[in-house]
Amino acid sequence: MPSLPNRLTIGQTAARSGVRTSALRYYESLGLIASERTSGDQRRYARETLRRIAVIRAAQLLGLTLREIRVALNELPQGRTPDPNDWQRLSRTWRGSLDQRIADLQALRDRLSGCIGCGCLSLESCALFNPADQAARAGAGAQYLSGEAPTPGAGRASVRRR
Amino acid sequence: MPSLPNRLTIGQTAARSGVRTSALRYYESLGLIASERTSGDQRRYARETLRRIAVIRAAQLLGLTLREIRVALNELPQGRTPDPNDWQRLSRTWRGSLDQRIADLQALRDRLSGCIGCGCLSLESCALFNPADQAARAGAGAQYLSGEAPTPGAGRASVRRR
DNA sequence: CTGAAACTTCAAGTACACTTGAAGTCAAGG
DNA sequence: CCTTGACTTCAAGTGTACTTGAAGTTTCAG
Repeated sequence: MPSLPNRLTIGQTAARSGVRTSALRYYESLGLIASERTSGDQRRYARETLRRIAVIRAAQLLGLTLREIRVALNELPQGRTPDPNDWQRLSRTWRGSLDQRIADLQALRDRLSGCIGCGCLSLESCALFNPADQAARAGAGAQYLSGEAPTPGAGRASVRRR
Repeated sequence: MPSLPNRLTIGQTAARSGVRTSALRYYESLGLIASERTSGDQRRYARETLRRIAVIRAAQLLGLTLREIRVALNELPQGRTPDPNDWQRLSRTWRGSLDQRIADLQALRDRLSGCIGCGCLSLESCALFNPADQAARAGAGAQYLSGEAPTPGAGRASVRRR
C-alpha cells in the first residue's frame, strides 16, 4: 500500500475525491483550490486540498454556487482550508439557509395545496402566485401595465435551485 | 375599459401574464403554447392561453423544467389547456414531488446537523456524503479507483435545483 | 395616409458548472 | 532510450431558460 504522498497529482486527487480532473482544473481556475507546479508544469495538490474539495462538494450539495463557496472560503484567515472550527461555523451558517429554503418550499406547498381545489389559476388573484401580503394589494389590472419591462435579469419564475 | 378581445397580441399577453414577449416566443418555439397568425404574420393568442401560461409558471415555481411541463401538458387530451379537473390532477402530482423534494432537503439538513460537530469531512466516511446505506458499504479506498471516469453527465454533485 | 408603436425572424449573448477534444509535453517503468 | 499513460493549455460544446440586438414589417390611431 503506497500510502499517499503529501503532494498528489491531479489524477490521484480526482480518484480520491471523486471529482473529475476537468472539474478540479475548473475549480482552480475559479480560485477555489490551489496547486504547486512541478518543474514540468504539472499540478501537485497538497493533501489537505482533499478536505477543501470535500467542503466544496458539501456546500454544493447544500445549494451554494461556486462563487458563493469561493467567497466563504476566502473569508477564512489566510484563505486556509477549513479546520474543524471553521467547518463548524460554515456549516451552521449553511444550515440556516437550508432551513430557509425548506421553509420557502413548505410555504409554496401550502399555497399549492390551497390551490388544488380552486383551479382559478389567475395570475392576478391566485394565492399560488400572490402569497399573503401581495394578494392584499388586489389591483384590478395586470401586474405589469407598461409594455415590456417586468424583470431585468434572467430566470424570473423558477424557484432558486439552491 | 376595453375588455380584452378573444385574440390577444403578444404584447397584451405579456402584459396580462407578466411574462416577457421574448419568453412567450421561446415557449412557443418549445411547443408549450400555440398561436394563430394574422395575415401579416403576427401572433394572436387565444384568451385561454393566459391560463396555460399560468400553469406553466406554477409548474416552474414548483421546480419543473419546461421540458417536463411540456410533457405534462401534452398528456392532456387534444393537448388542451388544463381545465380545473386537469389542474387538480396535475397539481396533486406536482405536490407529491414537492413533498419529496422537501423531504430530501430535510434529510440533507439532518445529515448536516449531525456533521457540524464532527468536522471529519471525509469523502469516504462522512455521513453528509454517504447517507445511511451507502455508508455501510465501508470500503477502504476511494470511490473511483480507475483513473478518470466517475460520472458521464454534467453537474454531478449539485442538488437538483428543482 | 402616415408615423410611431408593436410586431417579425434570426443569430448571438448570458449565467452556471462543467465536459470534450485537439495538439502537444512530462514522468516513469522496462 | 522508448513507450505509454498521465499530464498541459485552450477553445468550443452542453443544457436550461431566457434576453438582446439588428434589420425589417405590420398595425392602428389620428
